[in-house]
Amino acid sequence: MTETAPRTQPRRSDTTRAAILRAARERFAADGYERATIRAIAADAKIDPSMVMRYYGSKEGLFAAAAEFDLRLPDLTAVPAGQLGETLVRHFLTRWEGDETLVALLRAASTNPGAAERMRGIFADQLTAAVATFGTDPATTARRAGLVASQILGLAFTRYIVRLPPMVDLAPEELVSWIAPTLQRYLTGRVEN
Amino acid sequence: MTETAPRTQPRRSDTTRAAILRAARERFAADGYERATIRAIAADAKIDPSMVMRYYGSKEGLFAAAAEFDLRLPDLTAVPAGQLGETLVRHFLTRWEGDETLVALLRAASTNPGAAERMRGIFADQLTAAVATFGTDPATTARRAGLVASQILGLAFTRYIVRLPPMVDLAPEELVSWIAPTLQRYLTGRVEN
DNA sequence: GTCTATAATTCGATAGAC
DNA sequence: GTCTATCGAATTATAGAC
Repeated sequence: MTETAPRTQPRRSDTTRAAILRAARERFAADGYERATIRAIAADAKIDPSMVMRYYGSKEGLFAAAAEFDLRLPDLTAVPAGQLGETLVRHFLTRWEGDETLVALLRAASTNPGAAERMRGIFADQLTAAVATFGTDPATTARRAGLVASQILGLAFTRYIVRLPPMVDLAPEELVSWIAPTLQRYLTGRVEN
Repeated sequence: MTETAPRTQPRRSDTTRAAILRAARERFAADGYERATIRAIAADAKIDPSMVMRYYGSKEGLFAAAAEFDLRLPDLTAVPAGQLGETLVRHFLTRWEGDETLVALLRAASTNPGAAERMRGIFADQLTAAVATFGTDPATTARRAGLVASQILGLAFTRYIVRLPPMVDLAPEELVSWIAPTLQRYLTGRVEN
């Protein structure tokens, strides 16, 4: 009975796996890596804790699967040179207002070395690659991407983790108009020194 | 034998308490709140774990004592208006390059509600108060302070927690020249919208 | 595939001798 | 003030029945 034909009905286990990942992302985002327990995640997903181990091997394995993240950066070569900063801030705000995976990653990166490593990879690879697409001096690409990451992650940290009142209260478009010029300068400004 | 005269010799307990706080700051900074155990802190301080409980009551109490933090912001009224951003970045960099308390607070704030509350207090009180000293519209003071905090904490997060290579490699004065204009605009730029 | 039962640690906190 | 001994709770992870 080894069925090789494509399957039309999803396996039960597929929906179970999806429910686990959903609950895991929620818990990791809300509580961080240590406080988010497999038991609590399983309870949220209405399944037995041992199923989590069966499907994902360990807590680390579960986190690795739940924290898969693609920034989905737009093609910056199609953006007018003067609107790069604005485009990026708006993209990030909409990207993570509706997806708590980045918040989960952000919280976990503070205490979990694996999560920090993944965060480094995401920004070093995806963001640096996007910055490299338009004509800046290759020697400064990594530095510019790092500076952009510092403001973008600082925005996320103060708005979603620490929840500084002024940063929580600002409307998305107000944040865009304040922060876009910062990114614009990091991306296209002249190198100092 | 209730001695009320001022004491010239410090109590033994004073040096013990200081050793505990030192070790606690190190562990909280390196591991975050959950992973830093009372047992490990006591071992670092070369004392018995029960002494930590005796002196600080609980792990929360120990953290509260270890994470006492003063930004020691300079008097901004004595700074030329055009050098506010530069002064602030340089101050923060030197302030926390030699004191791991802020890193401890930063890591703990991600998962510990009490630490997040303390971080809110520090930036809402100390930084907002400093921003209020020079003549900006009081209606925008909190917002400007929040934006400054977002870039300052983003710098700390990427440099000391996530350790993004480009942010780690930049020399302090290079960071100053890149980030100072950002803070300068948040502090003195016109309100958009 | 799903669950029960439990092993093996580890932690914060307490009681009490000295 | 300092230490030993330990409690009680919580965790990840495993073994195995159904």
